[in-house]
Amino acid sequence: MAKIATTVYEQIRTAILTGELSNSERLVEEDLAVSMGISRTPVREALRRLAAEGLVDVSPNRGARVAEWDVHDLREIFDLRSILESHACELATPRASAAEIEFLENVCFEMEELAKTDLSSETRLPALAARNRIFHGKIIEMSNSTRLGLLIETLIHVPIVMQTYKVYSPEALQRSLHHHREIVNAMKAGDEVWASSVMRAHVLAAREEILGQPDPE
Amino acid sequence: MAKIATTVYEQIRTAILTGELSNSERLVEEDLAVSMGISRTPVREALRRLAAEGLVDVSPNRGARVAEWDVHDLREIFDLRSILESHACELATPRASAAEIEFLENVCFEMEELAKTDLSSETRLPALAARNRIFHGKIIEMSNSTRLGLLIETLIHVPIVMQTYKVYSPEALQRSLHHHREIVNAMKAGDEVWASSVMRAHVLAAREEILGQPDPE
DNA sequence: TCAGGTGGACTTGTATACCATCTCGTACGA
DNA sequence: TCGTACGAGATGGTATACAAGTCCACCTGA
Repeated sequence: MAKIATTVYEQIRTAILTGELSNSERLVEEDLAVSMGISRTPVREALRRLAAEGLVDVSPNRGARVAEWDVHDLREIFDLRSILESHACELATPRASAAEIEFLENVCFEMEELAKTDLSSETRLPALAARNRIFHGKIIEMSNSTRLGLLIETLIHVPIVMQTYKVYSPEALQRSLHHHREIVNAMKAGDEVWASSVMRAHVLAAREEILGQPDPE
Repeated sequence: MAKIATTVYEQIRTAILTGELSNSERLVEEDLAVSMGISRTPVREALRRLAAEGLVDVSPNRGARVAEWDVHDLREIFDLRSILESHACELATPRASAAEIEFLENVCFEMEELAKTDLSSETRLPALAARNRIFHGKIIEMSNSTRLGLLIETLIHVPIVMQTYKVYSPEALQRSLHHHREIVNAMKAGDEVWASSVMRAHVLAAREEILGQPDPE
């Protein structure tokens, strides 16, 4: 049997990421357990893991709640992503094989084709978002730094970051796809400064698209 | 009573960090529980928390072991620290108050005095290491980015990183202290580029001091 | 009427018992 | 002699029972 705790973890996680569980909603161990037909023990373990990732807040003897994020949190996340993902580009560029470059080019092509189609956003946006994750994930994998990957992973799982494309204007989407192409071109040229600079711009542009102008503090 | 699980967590954690538990040593839940006179439940929770932080490795049905790190891991950690801590400097510089600058200068002074003394290393090195952590921690706190702090925290707890000064030569120690002074001076001057550059150099110098020349891969 | 205390319901934290699974050794057969 | 299969012992995972802490509402007394 696959570990129940892991299953529970994934269920709650996706429930949070899809917005099924609203912000700061209470997560009572007993309720979750009976609703899934299991005991509290695996639920506890799942909640602890989610707490370690920052997806839920737990107070001693007071239970767990869905964590909430404000604009300041999101700004922090995008800033850090811009630094870490551009570093991943820097590491990946000198290591990139021809096959890996080709893989990235394929993803670019698929996304460009998707962007041209006129499908309803219900099917187009998830497909774009999925390939976007593949693109970024591949570069992180190519960087060959497990810890860098782990750090970025802990930053990504905030809902709004996962669903970036939902709020993109057509122009922003085009710019994003051009960035992807440019990153691959820079990697093909073996220019890690170029590649990492584009990646940094890419993430920072996403930040502004989502958050608007920098908050005056 | 303070949560038993937390107590257990801290005990195991310090045991690992001080080297009391040797590398890849098995951590049997039952043994730990009876040796502390408690049940397995809080031990389990403590081990999961440590696993989430990367201090122990758990394999399904095979138990938990103290995690081990090789040179490549340490290189990754110092590289990431150099990036993240320099970013902390960049954020902290424009926010630094006069009181905070003075606090950092005090820490510098204390470390310089400690370095002059002839105390046995048993008392001098821990005192230096403690103040070093305070210095770096203060700058991270000043950066006002909780997530940045969390990311750095997850990188720090590898024993050898904690005990940096143990392997320092007198020259390296002097250079390290000079770096600290220079960082504070740069922050006082409000020059975040200068400050972050020194911090980056500071961490990378530590990397080379500890790991020697870059591995040829 | 309001302040403070008290009781109870609810929830988390801990202990224990039970079950599933893995590991490793031994014996049997090819 | 080597390989495989079976089984005993140990270990991790799950469920349930119980203890302890928190929060809220109600009640009492000034």
